[in-house]
Amino acid sequence: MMDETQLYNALNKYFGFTKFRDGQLATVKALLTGHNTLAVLPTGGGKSLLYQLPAYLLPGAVLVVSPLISLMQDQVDRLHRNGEKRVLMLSGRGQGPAWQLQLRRLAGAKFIFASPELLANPAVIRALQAIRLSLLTIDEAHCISQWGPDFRPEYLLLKQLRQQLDTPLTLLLTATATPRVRQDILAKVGLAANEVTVVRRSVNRPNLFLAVQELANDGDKRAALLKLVTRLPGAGIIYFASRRLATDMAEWLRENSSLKVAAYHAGMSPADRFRVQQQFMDEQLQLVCATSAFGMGIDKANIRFVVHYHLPTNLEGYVQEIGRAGRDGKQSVAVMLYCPGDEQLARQLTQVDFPSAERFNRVQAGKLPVQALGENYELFDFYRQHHYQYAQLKNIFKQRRRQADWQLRQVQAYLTLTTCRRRFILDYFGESAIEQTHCCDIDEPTWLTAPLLPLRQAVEAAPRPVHWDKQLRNLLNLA
DNA sequence: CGGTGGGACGATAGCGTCCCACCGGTGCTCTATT
Repeated sequence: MMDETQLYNALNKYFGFTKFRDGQLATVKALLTGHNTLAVLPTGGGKSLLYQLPAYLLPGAVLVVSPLISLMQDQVDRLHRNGEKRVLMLSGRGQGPAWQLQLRRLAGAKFIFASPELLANPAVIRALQAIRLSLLTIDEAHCISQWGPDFRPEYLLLKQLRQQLDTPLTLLLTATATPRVRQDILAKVGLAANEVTVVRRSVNRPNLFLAVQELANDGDKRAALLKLVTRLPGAGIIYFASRRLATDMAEWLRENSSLKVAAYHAGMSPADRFRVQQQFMDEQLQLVCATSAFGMGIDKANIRFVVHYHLPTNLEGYVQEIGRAGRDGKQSVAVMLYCPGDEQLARQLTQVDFPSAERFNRVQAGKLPVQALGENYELFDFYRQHHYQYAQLKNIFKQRRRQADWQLRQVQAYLTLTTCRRRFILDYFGESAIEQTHCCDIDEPTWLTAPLLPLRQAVEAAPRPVHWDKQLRNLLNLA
């Protein structure tokens, strides 16, 4: 085992840093002494170093499992920029002969990136069995617990994969996980609690002010949103639970303010999505009206506020979404807008995934086609292919329904709190309360009128709205 | 799942009832042919 001095030397040699950030040293030490590790560390805390430094100090390759191609691409680019050439990204875009070539190149790779879906491919598994693997890293590990059972079932095969790869040393990375989710991640990877070292830092973001505004109806909610985004300075994200509304509201905000606004959701072309993300990063856009598709991998330091126009379906997701504000450590705000009836949409979204027992029985009896199980019948097919019986399946779906229901009730409880919101969230994540200033609207109800943040108008020289038609008419000398 | 909006129909003038279609988020894959 190397001592700390050697670790600092390695840190300097491979990354040019002289200090570890909070949680990094503990994680790397645990791994290098052969302990499987679950690292729950805030985003922006330098998570890639947690597998990259061990990769350089261990003999074999590191396999990184990632939920999004864009995240993998990002990591690959960074490694390349750092001068590392032994990087291989296995992705479905390789075709025919290129595939075989990629698999043959595995032996020369230090860093291998792949999606869970690809890692379910027998040819890929065989190729991985043939090389020396020193570390299995699962990035955004909460996806195993949440996306896996919901719509990406191949996540549930990672447990099997780990066995097939002869149980390599394993690193699980995530930014937010409740005690329940942490337990579930381990169970789904097939690790017992005593086989894992947990390195965990608080999810609390002291510079993030928490607020809820209850409005009587949708018109009032729009007005409240407009007031918020024209007052709060800097860049912001507004989350919606529907693509159509995200698009419509982006247009409405453009018409009713001088702000630069764009929509973002998974129904847009990859090119448009990329462009919006880039423009937001480059300060060419002030607001993004987005669905939950926007966020993972967005590493913009100076987002000043996150507004939820609709309820999130659970607080895990909420904390991740608001955690995108204030990465630079400066005062930022998270506001949830609510009007009666809003919980309907959230409830519907969670329930489509998990058909009721009654519906299930009708499908089983052949009275309804498999497709009647919803958009999600692919999930159903997956379970069937993996020899699950109807009874087991019904049970899995029933449990997930109950869990989703409970999670939404916690969101509703958060909305209607009369006690500190931060305390509620920290309690949800299994942490104890923290006393701090600029905490939430319960302690500081005047936050918007006695502003917590400088007003947008005071910060930005208000750009005049451009009326192209008028300018054009002037130019052409038309009346 | 469960709510909403529109069209058809019926019975007898201004409208009630029923039914059906539609909607609502997150992403991977290498499927085939022109």
